[in-house]
Amino acid sequence: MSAAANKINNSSDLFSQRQTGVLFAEIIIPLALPQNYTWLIPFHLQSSVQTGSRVEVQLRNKKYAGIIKTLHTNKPAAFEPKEILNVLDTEPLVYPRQLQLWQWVASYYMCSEGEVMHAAVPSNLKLSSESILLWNEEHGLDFSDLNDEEYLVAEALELKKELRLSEVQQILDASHVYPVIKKLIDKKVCYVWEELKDKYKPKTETYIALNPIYFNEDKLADLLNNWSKAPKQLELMLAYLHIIKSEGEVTQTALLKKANASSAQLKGLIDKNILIAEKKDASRLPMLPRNVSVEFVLSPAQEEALQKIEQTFIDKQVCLLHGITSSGKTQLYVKLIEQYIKQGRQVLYMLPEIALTAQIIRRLQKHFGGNIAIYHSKFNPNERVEIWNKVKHGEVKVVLGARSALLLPFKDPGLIIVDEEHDTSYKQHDPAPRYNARDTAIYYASLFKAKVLLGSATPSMETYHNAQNNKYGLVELNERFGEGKLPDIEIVDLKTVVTKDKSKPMFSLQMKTAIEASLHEKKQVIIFQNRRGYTPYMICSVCGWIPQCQHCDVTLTYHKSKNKLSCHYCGTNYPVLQTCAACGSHNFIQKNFGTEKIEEAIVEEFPSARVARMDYDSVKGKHDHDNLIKIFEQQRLDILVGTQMVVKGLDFEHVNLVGILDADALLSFTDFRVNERAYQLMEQVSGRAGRKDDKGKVIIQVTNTNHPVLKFVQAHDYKALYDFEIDNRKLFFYPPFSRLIHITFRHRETHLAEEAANLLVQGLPTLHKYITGPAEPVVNRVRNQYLWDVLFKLPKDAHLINQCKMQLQQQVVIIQSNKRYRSVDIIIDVDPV
DNA sequence: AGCACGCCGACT
DNA sequence: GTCGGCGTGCTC
Repeated sequence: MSAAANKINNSSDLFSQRQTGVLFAEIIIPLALPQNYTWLIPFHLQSSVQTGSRVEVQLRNKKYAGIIKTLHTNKPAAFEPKEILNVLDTEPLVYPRQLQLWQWVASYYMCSEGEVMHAAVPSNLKLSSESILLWNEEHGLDFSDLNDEEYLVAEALELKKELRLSEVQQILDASHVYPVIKKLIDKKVCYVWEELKDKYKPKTETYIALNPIYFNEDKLADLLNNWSKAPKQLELMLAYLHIIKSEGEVTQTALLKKANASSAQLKGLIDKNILIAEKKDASRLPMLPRNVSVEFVLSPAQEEALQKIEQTFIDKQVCLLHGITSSGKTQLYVKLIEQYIKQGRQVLYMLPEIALTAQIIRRLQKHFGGNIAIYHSKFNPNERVEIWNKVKHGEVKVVLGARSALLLPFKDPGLIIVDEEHDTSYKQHDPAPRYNARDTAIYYASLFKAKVLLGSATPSMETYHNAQNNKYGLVELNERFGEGKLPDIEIVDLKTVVTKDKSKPMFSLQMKTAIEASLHEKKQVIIFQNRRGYTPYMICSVCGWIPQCQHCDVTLTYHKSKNKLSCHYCGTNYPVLQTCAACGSHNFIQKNFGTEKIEEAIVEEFPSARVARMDYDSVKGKHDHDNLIKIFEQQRLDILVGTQMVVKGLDFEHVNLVGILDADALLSFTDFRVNERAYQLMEQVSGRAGRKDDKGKVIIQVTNTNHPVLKFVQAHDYKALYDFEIDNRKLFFYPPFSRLIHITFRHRETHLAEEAANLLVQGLPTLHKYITGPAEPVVNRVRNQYLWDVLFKLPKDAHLINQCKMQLQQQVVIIQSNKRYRSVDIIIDVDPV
């Protein structure tokens, strides 16, 4: 939509109203307000307002930069709108499509549009006001009625005429600033002024240019040949000429560095008017040439997949690319992105985690140079504003980013790639908007008639379901790129392994032999165990009592390094128990094993191997994870023991063995989500084994050897898993697939939060109530004892619940409660769009 | 988000 | 008696 059309939606009507001076705006304020509020546009600002522009408004006694959602002429009946104070933008900050997206996200994920705005707009563009105290000249110099503290502030005010809040805090040592200010206002010593501040500061850089009179070559040669002055200045001149030739422009920093000179020496030349210094706005984003070069050749399998995707996009909006690990999905993406750039459209490439963007960007910059930018929430605010503007103006063609990149003001996106679409990090949990970026991307794309490519080696069930039912296209890529083959998967029956104390064995003979073989070949090994800590649970040998968390009813895990019992659900630590709380005996047995214990056992069993552990406990620091991966990549480690964390990050070249020590912990017959997750984990971990010349091997140790999911993993057969799950769900009258949204009720009293949640559930149509078994322990208690007895028998109540009911035509899937946070979450199952 | 209001326990 | 904690409600 053009700016002009955007400005006046209903032109003749609005135009005449502008003449008579009655124009209103519905404005989005970046707060969690119950709805958008309406302000009056005063006559003198009417020619400059546009939907999507920021305006300065006052709410209560603070000023905010809000965004105009709509302009209209309907005077609100219930209240007298205030006037907007100012228009902050000459061109809109977002396009109407973004406003449409915000509205959808707000209604779909039950939050305010302001909260969506808050998540979308870089903080530097949101500006909120700072209070400034102004000296009241009429008060005079009589301070006799003031106490000591008030006197101090009043004196400073009289002197400086105005004070910032932060300055007052310095005068009064922070703790009780507000009461003093309030008194001063009451006594009419000062009054308060709110000032909106624009926090975005363009970065300036000094550029050096040659005085135009030396553009003539003779004159320049003359100047240089007859150089009798300082040799350093000559060096500077030569450096200048060198840089201008190779780069086209010269910054002061680059010049000084090249000539190894000081700014004083440069100033000499500037004073002589040979060189000219000039300050210009500079971009914080590194400038790269903006050409596109995609020269590699796809394998026949990739080529076929690419063509299938293109065909799918002819009549379908969304396509799932189900490609096994190392099948070269990224290369396909690159080819597709190239096509869309050539059409002049933008592309968004989403990854589930910020850490992954840094690894992929290098590969993409090779092909797309300055057309591509990274964006995620950890960027500093000024950089975010710059990318925001470049995306808005279409200067940036490709954005690589985490979920927040979806909220950028794209002008004309043609393609959104959601890589690793099954990854649950796409779902934002806290704070609002609790959106799933994958699902939101599908809606967003529909606004632009853009295409969505979902890529994964282990798709989520709901995406696969949509592909099976022809809602999405499905393209499969079953070949590893190059010479690589999928690893063989061997399943070892743990029942055949005998141990002295009848506890679960850690390593079977097969596992030990394979590890030795890998070490011998100088290859690397990954050992996977989905349990951190030392001992997953302690049990009293006399009465069978198991220590549990006071808050969560969850079994406590023993951590040897901390020498603490720890709850993995809420994180509380407890001292190690010596005495059984039930029978008073002192004999505890340690059951099972976690990563900590495995690491210890490996050091003992393979003393020559270099071992490290990667789990939540060992990689606490910001860069620990990256460092560990780097060390492992460089083969400075032989064996890596880890939890599911080892699936993240890029490929390891030299791993040829993956061991899954206790697959039983992953498998279930009744809980669908668990099986889906188990398949994903095992498939992804397996994918780490083997590369080009080396097929690689996976050993899965398990007691429950006839669990169907194991067979599917062994055959790398995702379709079989899907069919199995579909049948399973029919058996339990569970809806085939769900997309989840999250509502949290919090209250000091847990039961009140639960009641609120229950009332909401009750408001939903009976046919759509489905409650299933999630993994969280407390849920089982809630589900079994509370839910069925109480939930559906509560007395009806409340217009609030009805309001929610109107908003939701959705289905309840899980109710979980958590004592520690005294909250109840309802996760609601919806089928969007 | 802020900020005012009101309720309840702790204390000069 | 009041000070200050927190829960609740309201903002165009």
